[in-house]
Amino acid sequence: MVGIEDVAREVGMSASTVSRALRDLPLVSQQTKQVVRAAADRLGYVRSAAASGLVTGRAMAISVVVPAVGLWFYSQVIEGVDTVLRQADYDMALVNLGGVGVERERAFKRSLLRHRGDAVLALCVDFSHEEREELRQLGLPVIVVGTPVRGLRFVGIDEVAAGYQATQHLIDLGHRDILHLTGGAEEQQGLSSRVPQGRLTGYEQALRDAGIPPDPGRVLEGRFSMSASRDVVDDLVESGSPLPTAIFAASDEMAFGAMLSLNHHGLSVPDDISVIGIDNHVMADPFGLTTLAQRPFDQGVEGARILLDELAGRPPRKTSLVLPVHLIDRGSTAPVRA
Amino acid sequence: MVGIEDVAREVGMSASTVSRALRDLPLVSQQTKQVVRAAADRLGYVRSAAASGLVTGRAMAISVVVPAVGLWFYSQVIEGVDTVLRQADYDMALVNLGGVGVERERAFKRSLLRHRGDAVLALCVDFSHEEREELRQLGLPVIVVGTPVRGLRFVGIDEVAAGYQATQHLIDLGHRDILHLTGGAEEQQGLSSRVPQGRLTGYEQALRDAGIPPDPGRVLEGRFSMSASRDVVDDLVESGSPLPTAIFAASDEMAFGAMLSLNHHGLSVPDDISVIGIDNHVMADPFGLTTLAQRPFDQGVEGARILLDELAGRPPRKTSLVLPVHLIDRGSTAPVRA
DNA sequence: GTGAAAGCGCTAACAG
DNA sequence: CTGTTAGCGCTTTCAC
Repeated sequence: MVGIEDVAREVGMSASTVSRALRDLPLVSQQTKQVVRAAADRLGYVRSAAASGLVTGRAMAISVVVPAVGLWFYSQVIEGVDTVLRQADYDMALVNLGGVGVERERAFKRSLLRHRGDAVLALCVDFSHEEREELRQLGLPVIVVGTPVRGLRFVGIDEVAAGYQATQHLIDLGHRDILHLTGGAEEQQGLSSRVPQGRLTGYEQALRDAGIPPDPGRVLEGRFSMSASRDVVDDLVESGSPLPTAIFAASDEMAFGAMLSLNHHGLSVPDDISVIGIDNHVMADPFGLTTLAQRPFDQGVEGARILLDELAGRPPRKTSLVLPVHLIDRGSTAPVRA
Repeated sequence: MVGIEDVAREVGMSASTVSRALRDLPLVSQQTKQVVRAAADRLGYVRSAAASGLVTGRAMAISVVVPAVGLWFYSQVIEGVDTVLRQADYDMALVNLGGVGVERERAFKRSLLRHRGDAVLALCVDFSHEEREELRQLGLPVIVVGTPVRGLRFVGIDEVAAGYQATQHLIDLGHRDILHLTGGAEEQQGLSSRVPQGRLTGYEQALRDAGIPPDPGRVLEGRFSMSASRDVVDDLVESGSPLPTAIFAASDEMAFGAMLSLNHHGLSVPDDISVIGIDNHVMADPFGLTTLAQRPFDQGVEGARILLDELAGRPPRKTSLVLPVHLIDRGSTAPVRA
């Protein structure tokens, strides 16, 4: 292992100077910096994160806590976070929560409390009271991306407004019998249930504002999953009961499931039934799905920026950041048939 | 911050004893261990990764290098890796490569060379000669998951055999005009091109073995993307030229794109055209796609185990690990029509 | 079984 | 502008 002393010896200077030169601090002559950097490169010197972290008290990394990396939304946020971190030369410690229970607890303590990161960016995680308290004690800046969490700042969209707008789009097209595919059972995975709840609330409000009494029977659980959604729509269609003229899915993946089911049963989208989702998933385009687009990548970018700003000593942002959504019409919705 | 000294003071013992007790080393009485642990919990003590890492020389973390987290395959591998790491109480440093060029270089140096992890698990990354050399110098155990890389151990499937088997399945059903959707242009992203190449090779061999001369015109680039695949199949269908009776897509996502295109043009799968993919993507089930299933989760598990074994001082595995694939028939392939 | 002392590789405060 | 001196929080000899 080549340490800072080796570099210092190579250039005939002290370790402090090398340290300063390598970090591009002022108070060091340009020439020295060049010489030092050249020597460091030549010797293949790399600063030990442990050693510098120990003395500075900064890990130069951010802990990103995810319920599961496999979901599209999360991976997008991570990409956004990564972009910002890379620019700032920060690393990323990924903490996969993996459900509730003992495992979750261990995962939580693992990286977070071990000071693997100087700040925490949590994705749609609903921290328990205890966890929140531990975080507070650690004094790490925390931000939640994707869902409001009581007592913590967040970056995300206005879920209620999104649900409202999507539903309103269908109402504007003349639909009055609108099925809603919701999430549900999120708490069981330690996820926040406020996302599906918000979208559902928006859906109901839009209906009421249009003079349409919400029908609980028109709300089905798609569990944020494509297969589950396909299954519930399958059941509905096969039951022979009257079908809605439109479906508002709380996520694109659920909308895909619905579309597959409808197609499979020979029903045309949007001629027979209109479908709208929320997200603008990569596959929304090939599916031709009309959706209320949000940008998880940007949410990750903003969340990371807020954290880094705070770490850089700039005045911390106290409020949450609500990002806009916009409708992308890809033709899966149409005026209701006469 | 509560340090080891605080715990020591609390129990009236030395820091050394506390350190030993907390790590469950022998040479410490059971009673002491219990007392120490209780005190540590009470005070909310957590070991500083930086400090212990500095002295032991181990980061107690693994660096996972991915080209991009957003792809289904990668996220699955990461989940698998995470499971193993969690059990071993290791953390994960995620290194997103993000294309080629300067950015990639920086990302590479960032965590890897900074000793953020004690070993490196790389996903489908084709390291440059230089990078490989730097890794070697660092002396970190390295393993590649998902693709063979010259000079490094890997965990994955036999790509050629998989391509062969998928194609053979179609041949067995009587198909002779089989289109192949391949990847391509991976090098540009710093990805390995050996995955699509291997599958293509297997495809061609199967054809030849069946006495069917491979037709280069029957190989289209789907770029491992659903939309790109939909587009090329759209073009093919709309060109009016004779259609194949079957499609073998080198990934499920490409197969989805093909299915959407065919459906969109009123062609039935499998009545008009059979489709088979490789992966067993989460959406293969709702799509009803027949596929050659691989288990990226298991690949992650195995890769992580190999690394941890080596770190634990067990004899390192020198050879690559080739995992099996198996056919899952969901009805998207059928005998060719007379 | 347990404690005292030394030091991991680096940075920060203070001299010069 | 550069060097010297301490020490970050922990683990690890080496004593006892």
